[in-house]
Amino acid sequence: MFVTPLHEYYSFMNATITFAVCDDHTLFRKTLIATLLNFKQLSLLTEAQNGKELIFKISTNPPHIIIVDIRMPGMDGYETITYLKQHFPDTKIIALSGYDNEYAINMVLEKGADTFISKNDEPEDMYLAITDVYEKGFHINKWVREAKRKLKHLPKLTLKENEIFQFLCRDLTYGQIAEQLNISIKTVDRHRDEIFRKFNVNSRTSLIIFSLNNGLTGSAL
Amino acid sequence: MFVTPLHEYYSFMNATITFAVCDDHTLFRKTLIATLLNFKQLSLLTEAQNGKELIFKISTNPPHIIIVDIRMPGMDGYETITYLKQHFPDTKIIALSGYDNEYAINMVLEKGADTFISKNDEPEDMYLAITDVYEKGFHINKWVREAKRKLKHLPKLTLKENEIFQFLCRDLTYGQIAEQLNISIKTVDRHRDEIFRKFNVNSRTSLIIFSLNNGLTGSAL
DNA sequence: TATAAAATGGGGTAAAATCCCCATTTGTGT
DNA sequence: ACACAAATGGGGATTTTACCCCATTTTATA
Repeated sequence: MFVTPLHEYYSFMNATITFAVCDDHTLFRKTLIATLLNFKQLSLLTEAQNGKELIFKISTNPPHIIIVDIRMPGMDGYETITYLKQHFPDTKIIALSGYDNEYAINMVLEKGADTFISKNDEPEDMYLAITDVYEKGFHINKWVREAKRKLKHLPKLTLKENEIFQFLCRDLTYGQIAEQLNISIKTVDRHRDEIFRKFNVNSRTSLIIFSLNNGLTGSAL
Repeated sequence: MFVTPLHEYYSFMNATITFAVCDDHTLFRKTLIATLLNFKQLSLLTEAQNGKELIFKISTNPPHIIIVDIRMPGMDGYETITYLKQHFPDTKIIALSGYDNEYAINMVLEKGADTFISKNDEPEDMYLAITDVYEKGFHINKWVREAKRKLKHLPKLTLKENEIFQFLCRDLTYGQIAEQLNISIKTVDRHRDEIFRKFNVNSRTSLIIFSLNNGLTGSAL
């Protein structure tokens, strides 16, 4: 009688997991990679400074896992993850950020990240996320659990509100925003009112502070 | 005739350099430390998440070198460096930040940092800064050179302007700022006018964006 | 197709911000 | 005593923001 050898059932246990790291901070990226490579199971395929560079480098040979920072100049994490999920549905994505609040985490999960790791986590947490996502296809940690729990209480911006929110975080008057979007100032004002209500702020100043401190815009303004 | 052995002249070459790392992002801090410890000459004395924790930990036994991140919750890099220079004048300080612009770099150098390393630099750059600062007492790199070159062209805020600038970056009306400082709204407005001129902005919105993007406030607002 | 949610925008008001003008006082250094 | 920067603040104007009211049209979706 023929018995399938154990190592075929559990082949992933000894398999090499290939990964890529996308983060603009070289010092962080290189030290993270060096640490991860101490785990013999892991193999670095690519590193990149932003989304554009990453997509170009992995196009012909995507890795199993991609670690993507949210805040990057040029193409930020939100855009990058959206693109990756559409063009490389089999590649697992670990979103990484120093902004570990429910807003940012929910946003990346919505864009298609398979899990989230904070820059406040331990290196072992990152390793666990990698192996977990590779072996099981998902990884639930405190961040993901908390974000999902709070999801129903979180304000949800409509499409137009989100568009105007981005403009509100830049240096434009309502008149200029209205001009850009070819709508009335009154409409901009009406949406602004709703955005203020949802984020519980009462001045543009505090909206911008809130946005920048919570990583709601992946790139600098 | 007695000849002093070379190793006494160059004793620092084999000496152990003790260092501390102060950065709130655990993942970055630990991977950086792991990388630095690969340089056998270096020895970790302490790690901390913010200025307060650092000062407490090194009080009885300061290291040769302290690497301090600018942006930290609680006691930020600016405050920490100011304190360290006053209480541990012999300890060399390497300021570290993701904000590698002339404003932030000049600010930390003014507070007393002995050199500056960007999170966009290579790990080797950090190693070079450490050995340089230890052996020569200073370290000139492209950041420090550029910052000094641009120094004369940079706007310089007066004491009061700087105080009001901090308030402008928070969620307060001019009336509230005036109340806090026990001065007239008109005075606040007058200083604001000068601050706008110096930083070349024309709205509070762009002032806040400018400040947050350039790391001019070491802690979140 | 009924219904709800989203997007549009007009009217009006009060507060806040922006930008000038100007003068006086206070402090620092020569 | 003099010069000069820094800090103070009044007067006055326009623009922008903030916050209500209201109604219509468009879009999604059950």
